[in-house]
Amino acid sequence: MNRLIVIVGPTASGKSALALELARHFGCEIISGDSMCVYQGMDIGTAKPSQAERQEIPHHLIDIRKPGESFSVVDFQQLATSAIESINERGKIPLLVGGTGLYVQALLEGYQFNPTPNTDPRSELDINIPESVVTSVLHDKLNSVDPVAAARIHPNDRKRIQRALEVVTAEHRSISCDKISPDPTLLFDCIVFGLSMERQDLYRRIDARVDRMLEAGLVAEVKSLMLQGVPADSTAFQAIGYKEIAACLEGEVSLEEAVARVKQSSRRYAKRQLTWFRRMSYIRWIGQVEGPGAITTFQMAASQVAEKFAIK
RNA sequence: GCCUCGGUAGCUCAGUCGGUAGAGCAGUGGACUGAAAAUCCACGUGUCGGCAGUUCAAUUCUGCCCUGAGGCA
Repeated sequence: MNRLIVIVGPTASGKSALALELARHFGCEIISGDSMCVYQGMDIGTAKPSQAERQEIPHHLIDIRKPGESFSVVDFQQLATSAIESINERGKIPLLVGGTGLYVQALLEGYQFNPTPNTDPRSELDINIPESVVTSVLHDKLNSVDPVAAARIHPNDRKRIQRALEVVTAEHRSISCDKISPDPTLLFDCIVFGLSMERQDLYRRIDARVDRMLEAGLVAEVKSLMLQGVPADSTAFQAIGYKEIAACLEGEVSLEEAVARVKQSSRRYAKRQLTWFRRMSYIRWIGQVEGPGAITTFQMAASQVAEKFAIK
């Protein structure tokens, strides 16, 4: 089985810094498990590792898409899997660092995705249906063709309803759902760390980091994406820090308001990430301990890695 | 010093013609199988500024006090 070290945690919890230290120490190559770091030209707002850091330690799955392009879990699964294999072949240990729960879990637990259907469920509906009831009509429709999925998906969750309908209409089978195994089998010989800290401290770090992003030129970065003609509805502009600043540049809100929204979105995102990671029972949670002589997160992680893989 | 308007949930406020109160935002918890930094769900007890009076009953009416904003001197 291929070896793998994994670091997860909420945004601004210090994943990248820990990853770099571990990579230096154990000679790892880093694989990004982050849905937004794949996009070129989005450096500041996604807090990508610097050029110098990427020069020093090889990083994978960063800057592999143009901002207007699409990217998905399945792309990630394939690319990350092959990166893990090739790094192991070279005798090094890959280090996956990421905050995108779906990506990490799908990779580690080997989610089986259905083939991509190409239908738009909405196109099969009567065009005269008012927008306000489309979601419930779609849910009713799903209920008639796949009651199990319909029962599991909330009637308001349009995105998931559409996805389930796509799968069922294209394949005549229910969207896969063999999940929630309390103790899933992992596809790698891996050790998974989760970074934790007091919520207050985390929120303070988030706010401070957003301020630093502004100083580093986030507004100019967003402006440049807009000038490149990246569509407002593209995945790139779903990113926190980008959609809010874009709204400011469009004159919809003040910069002050936009910055406040970026901070708030980041805090909520961090909370959702924590909810996701909490259910991954195989995560070993580590956090900074205060006080003199306290061991650092790096020391904690490094000793566990050394033990796990019998290396130094 | 006098006058006016305020003081109710972390914040902004609503409300109770007297029967101990509720919205938005914030926050918290949860879900998650091809956009996931997305999408969706659930959760509201707080000396109703303080003390006293009237009353069966006061956050609501009355008086005094504290406090904020504005106005007049």
